[in-house]
Amino acid sequence: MSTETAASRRPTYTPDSLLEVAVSVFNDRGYDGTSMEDLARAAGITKSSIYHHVKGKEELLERGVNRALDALNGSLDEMEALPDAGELDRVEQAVFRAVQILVEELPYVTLLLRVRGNTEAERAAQDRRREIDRRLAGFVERAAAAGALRADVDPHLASRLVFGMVNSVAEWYRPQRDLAADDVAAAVTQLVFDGLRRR
Amino acid sequence: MSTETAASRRPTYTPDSLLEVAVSVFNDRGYDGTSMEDLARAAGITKSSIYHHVKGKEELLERGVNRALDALNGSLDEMEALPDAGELDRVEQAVFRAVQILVEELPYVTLLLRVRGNTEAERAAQDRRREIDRRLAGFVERAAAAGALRADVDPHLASRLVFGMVNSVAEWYRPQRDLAADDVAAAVTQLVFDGLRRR
DNA sequence: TAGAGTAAACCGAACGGTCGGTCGGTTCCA
DNA sequence: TGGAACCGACCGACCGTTCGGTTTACTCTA
Repeated sequence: MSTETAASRRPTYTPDSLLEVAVSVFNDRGYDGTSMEDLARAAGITKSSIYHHVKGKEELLERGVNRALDALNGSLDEMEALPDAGELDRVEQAVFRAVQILVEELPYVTLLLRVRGNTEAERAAQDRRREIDRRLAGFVERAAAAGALRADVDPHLASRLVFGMVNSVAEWYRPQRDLAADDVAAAVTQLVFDGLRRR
Repeated sequence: MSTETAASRRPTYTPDSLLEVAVSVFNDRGYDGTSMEDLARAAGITKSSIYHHVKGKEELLERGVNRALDALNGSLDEMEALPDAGELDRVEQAVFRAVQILVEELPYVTLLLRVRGNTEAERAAQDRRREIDRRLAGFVERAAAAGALRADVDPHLASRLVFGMVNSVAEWYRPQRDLAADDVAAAVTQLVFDGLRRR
């Protein structure tokens, strides 16, 4: 809007377009396994040019994970605005939306899910992620308290397992090759609520 | 058995006991994020002493992931020896056993699940893992072909999701703090086959 | 419209530091 | 006394980052 000139013909980098390249390489080789030289090669510019756009390697990680965290938090806000009546509906919505966002923001969520706690930025991301997990677990617990879920599985454990399944989609999903996001989201939701067994 | 002397009083390292320390640090900081100095500090010996026990950093990774792969392959062999009649039983067994092994060999399986493809050893591990995933998917497909599973979810997708849930246990399970392995395995199996919904 | 001026985008070379790994020993115990 | 276990010093390579400078695209002015 401001930095890029009117003609969009020029293939120059903005912090955001560089981020896209960087996150892709991070997901390929792992953050620690990626050198600035790797990033430069993938972007088609030199190592030093990267520093014209961002402060350093860690800023790229921070921007990447925050994009995922913001998207996830946003959808949780919507979910909490839902009427208090349908506690089971809310969990179903949460599962479905979680898959949708994971697919929509696949590279960024993938990066987030793999963060270790080696630097301050990574620990901050882990903290924000834990808060999200806590809010999701809250939905499951409220549904359990309302008697909408089976009683023989601990809600906290169930929440971990369900969103573990959701997050595992990031390990294999490829936009072109695989089903549409909503089809995967539907399959996950069906499996989570009604199981694999034939009825 | 052979390398360690009779008196077990001496806290000297064998390749295996060193591996245990190394894998723990790998899981903490990530393989690429772990320096030999980190390993030395955690083991209480110097960097150079590590090379008395193993050839290098990559051998530690290789030994670690192979321990997990061998355990998983072993249980798959048992599973394939089961009678051809109970196709649904076989899948149920596979899920249950997968959780058991994941917990039994937690650090090694965790390491395996996080392997990227940066070196030859890592790519070899990924190949062996993919073969395991293929065998597991085969069980699910056979059960689906036998009409034991719901027909509205693709068996291949179902397999990915189910074992995605299984593997996600490695992200949070801590032996002391959490339920016994069999209890987690039972919860996963129940969720996978009968779902979260109250009946 | 030629040309001066400007700022973004980019580059090559080099920095101090850390990496995985090697080497020539010393210690310790059977 | 011999070998297993270990150590301190060191190596070349590579790491993330910095620096001084060049190129490029565009605007302003005479």
